[in-house]
Amino acid sequence: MSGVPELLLLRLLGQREMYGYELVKSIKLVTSDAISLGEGVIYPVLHGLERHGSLKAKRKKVDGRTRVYYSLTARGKKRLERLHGEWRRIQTGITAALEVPGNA
Amino acid sequence: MSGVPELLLLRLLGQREMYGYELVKSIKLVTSDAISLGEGVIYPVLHGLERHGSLKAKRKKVDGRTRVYYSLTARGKKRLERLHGEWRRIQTGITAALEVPGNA
DNA sequence: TTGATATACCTCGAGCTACGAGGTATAGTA
DNA sequence: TACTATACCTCGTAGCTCGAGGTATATCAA
Repeated sequence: MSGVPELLLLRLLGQREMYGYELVKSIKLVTSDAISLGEGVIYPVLHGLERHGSLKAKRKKVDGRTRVYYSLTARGKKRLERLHGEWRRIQTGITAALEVPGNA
Repeated sequence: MSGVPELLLLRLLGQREMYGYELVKSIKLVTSDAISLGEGVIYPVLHGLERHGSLKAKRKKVDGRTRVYYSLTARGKKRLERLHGEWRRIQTGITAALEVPGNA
């Protein structure tokens, strides 16, 4: 049913490369605080996606701190499209169920 | 993040009382096959909601088979509203994240 | 200098959901 | 007789999610 964190990460990284800590803040921002995923969620998912070949990582040194920038691979793009479609399907289904006659 | 099965069950039972097996078929129907929850999901959730006081059960004998009809309690109505609101929040957040400029 | 806050990475373990597989029993139909 | 549909149920696993905790550097205030 889930896989929302993965979808959001792939989506954001489909726009531009970003690093983990940035993604954590970004998700809160774009969703207007509706969705808040901690580092304990983000990093493992990021690593999984990289292992799976959906992301590629690149280490950069900035101001003495190391950042790991991620970007989408071709495989990641495909995965994003698949998950996006799946989300639309589920979302449509639930909306339909929620909007049947019944009460308000 | 989830709780979708619970939401759907509460929603359907908010319209009229139904029994487990019927709910399984109903969910596939209302969501146009987008969401298909097996009995292994439905029954445990139903039992949990009853234990929690959100549903009340009533056994009926029909054609020699026993059906357990469930209906919403006041507590269940409140829970439905809460979950419904939560779903809207999440759904809005994800939609926003998915529709930022970026690519198509 | 010390301490707090922000940045930036990470892992572990527990909790919960969700699911398929399997089990029982009756009724109807081929 | 056997298969399908109805109707209930439970169990174990697998997966996701999450909070808590751990390391390290930079910055700013007390």
